[in-house]
Amino acid sequence: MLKQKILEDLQKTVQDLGFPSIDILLSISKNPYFGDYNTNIALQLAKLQVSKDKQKSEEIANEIIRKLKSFDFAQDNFKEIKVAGGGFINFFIKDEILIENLNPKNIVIKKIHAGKKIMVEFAHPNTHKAFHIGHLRNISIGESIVRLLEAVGYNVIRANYEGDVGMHIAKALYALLHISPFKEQINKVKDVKDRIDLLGRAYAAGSKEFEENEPAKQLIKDINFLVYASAQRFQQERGIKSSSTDYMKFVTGRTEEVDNVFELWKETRQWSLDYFEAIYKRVYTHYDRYYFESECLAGVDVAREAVEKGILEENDGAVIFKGEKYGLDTRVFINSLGLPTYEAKELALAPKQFSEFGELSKIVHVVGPEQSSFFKVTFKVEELLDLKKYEDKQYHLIYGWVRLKHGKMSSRAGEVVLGEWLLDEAKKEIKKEFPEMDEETAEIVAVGVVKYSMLAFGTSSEISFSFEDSISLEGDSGPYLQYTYARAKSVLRMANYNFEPVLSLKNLEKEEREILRMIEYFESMVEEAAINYAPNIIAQYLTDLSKSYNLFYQKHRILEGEEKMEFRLALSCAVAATLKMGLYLLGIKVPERM
RNA sequence: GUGCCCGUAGUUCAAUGGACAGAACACAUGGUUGCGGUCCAUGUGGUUGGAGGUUCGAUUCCUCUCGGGCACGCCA
Repeated sequence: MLKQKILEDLQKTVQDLGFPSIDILLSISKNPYFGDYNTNIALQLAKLQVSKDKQKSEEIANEIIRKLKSFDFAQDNFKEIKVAGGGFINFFIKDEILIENLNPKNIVIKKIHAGKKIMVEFAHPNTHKAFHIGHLRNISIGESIVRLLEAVGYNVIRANYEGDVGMHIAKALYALLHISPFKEQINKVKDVKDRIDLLGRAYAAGSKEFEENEPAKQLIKDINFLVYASAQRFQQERGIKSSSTDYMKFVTGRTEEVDNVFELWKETRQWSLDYFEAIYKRVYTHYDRYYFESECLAGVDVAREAVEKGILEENDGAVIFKGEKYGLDTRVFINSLGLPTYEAKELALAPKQFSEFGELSKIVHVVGPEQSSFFKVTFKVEELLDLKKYEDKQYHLIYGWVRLKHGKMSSRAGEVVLGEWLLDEAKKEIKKEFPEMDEETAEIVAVGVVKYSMLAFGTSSEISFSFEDSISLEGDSGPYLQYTYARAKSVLRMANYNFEPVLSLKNLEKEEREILRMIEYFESMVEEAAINYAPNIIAQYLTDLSKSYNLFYQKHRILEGEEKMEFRLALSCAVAATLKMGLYLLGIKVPERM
C-alpha cells in the first residue's frame, strides 16, 4: 500500500526541482518487467518544455529518480527505481516490504474521504409492476457502490425512490375493481407471492383494456385521478405537505368510488412494498430512506414558482422547460390537466433529499440510460432555481440493459424476465451442477452468480446474461472467486492455522511474489473503483488475484517444509481475507465450503 | 430532423493520451490423481467498423462516414 506515499514524494520532488505542477499519474504495472508501480510523469513534463525529443524526457526521469532516492522512503522500500521506455519511471518494491502486507492489520483501506456525506439512490421499482432483472442489476450496482464509498470513508445514505402513483397503477386497479376474476380474488390471496402474482396479471389485463376498450380507457383515466387524490389524502394523513391541487375536479365519472380506490390503492401498494422488501433482503440490501412519488406531488407548486421566476413557461396549457438555449430537450413538468409529471415530482424530491441528512457532497442516481435527457433537464432546472445548492451535486450513473443470452425473454409476467426468476433459476442450475451442496451455500452461490454477472462489466454497458458462463467455475465468474476462497480456507483449516503471519522469508518464488504484488494493489483498486463508481474494477482485480493464487497453488505445495509452510499459510490467509473483503464490496458473500 | 451512448480476437468483455491493445470462454497441445474434484501452463487468434486530422505517442481527443441502441411538450 505504498501508492499514496510514492505520490507524495513524487509531488515533492517535482516541486523541489522546479518543474511546473501537474497531475501525477502513478499506475500499477501489468507486467512485473516494468516494476510494481510506474509513472509517465517525465514524459508529461517533457511535453511542457520547449524541447520535445526523447532524450529530454529520459533526462528529466533521471533527475527525478536521483532526487527521489535521497529520501528515506525510497531507500527503505525500493530495491530499484529506474527509467525505461524513453522516460517511464519504474518502481521495484523490496520483497520484505511486500511481505509485510501479509499482516492482517495491514490489509485495510484508508478512509481518505472520511467526513463526507453522499446519497446513493438506487433500485426504484414501481409498485403494482414487475420487479425485473434490470432492477436486479440496478441493485447490484447500487449496493456495491454504497459499500465501496463506505470503504473509503464516506458516510453513505441509501435511498430508494419508488413510483406509487400514475397510470400503471390505475390500470392495475381498474382490473381489480371491474374485471373478473381479479375482483373476486382480492380478498382471497394472503401470500405475498400470490398477491404480487395477482397484481401482475391485473396490470396486464388493465393495460390491454386501456388499449382496446374506449370506455375502459376513460374509466382508467378517472381512476388515475382518484389514485392521485388517494396519494394526497394518504400523505396528508401522515402530515406531509402535498400539492394544493384538487384532483377530484378532474374526475368525469362517478366520484363516490374515491374511498374504494383509496383503500385498494393503500392495500395493494403495501403488497408490492412487502414483496420488494423480501427481494432486498435476499440480495443483502437495505435502505435508510424510501422516497415515494406520492410524497412529491407538491412538485406542481415548485414548478409554478419556477414559472414565476421565468425558468419554466406555460405552453398549450402545460408547464414546460424550453431546453433549446442550453442545448437540452424541451420537457413537460405539468401536463395540461394540471398533473405533475415525473419532472415536477423531481423538483419536490431534490429539496427533501438535500435537507433531510445535512450537507451532502453528492447524490448519485443509479438509473437507466433512457432517463438521460430527463436528468439533464431536471438538474439544469434545479440549478437555475438554486445554483449554490445544486451545482455539481447530482450525478446520473447510467446502468445498461440486461438481456438473456439465449433469449427466451418470457416469464410468468409475460413481457419481462423477473428478478426472482433469475435468482431461482441460477440456484436450480447450481444444485444440478453441485448435487452435494447444502441449501444455504447454494443460495450464497446463486446470488453470487447473478451479482457477479451484473457487476463484472462497465456499469453503462449492456449485458447479456448467460447461465452457462456465469455458473462456470472456470474463468470470469462469481463461483470461481468463491471457490478459490473456499479452497484457501480449506488449506488453512487443515493446518489449524493460527493467523500469525511470518514476516520474513528469503527467496520468494515468482508465483509468490505475484500474489504479494496483487495484495499490494488492493487498496488503490478500491479507491479507484469508489471514485469512478466502477465495481467492475474490483471484479476484474479479484479474478486476477484468484488466478495468481490458483497458479501458485498448482505449482507449489503449501503444507510442506517448516519455514515455507508458515509463509505460504500466511499468504493463503491474506488471499482469503482479500477475496472476502473484495467480494463484500461487490455485495457477494463467501461460503466457507462449497 | 436533433441530441446522447455504443462498435475492439470466433464469442463475452477490459484498457484515466503512453511501453508489445489485455483477460475469460471456445479451439490445439501439454502438466497435475494432490492441500480441493470443475485446477494449471503454453499456443493459435486483431488493419480497435471505415476515411481523414491533432500529438513525440490515439482504442481513447476532433471532423466526416457506415452500422446498432436510446431519448427528444402532455408516461414513469
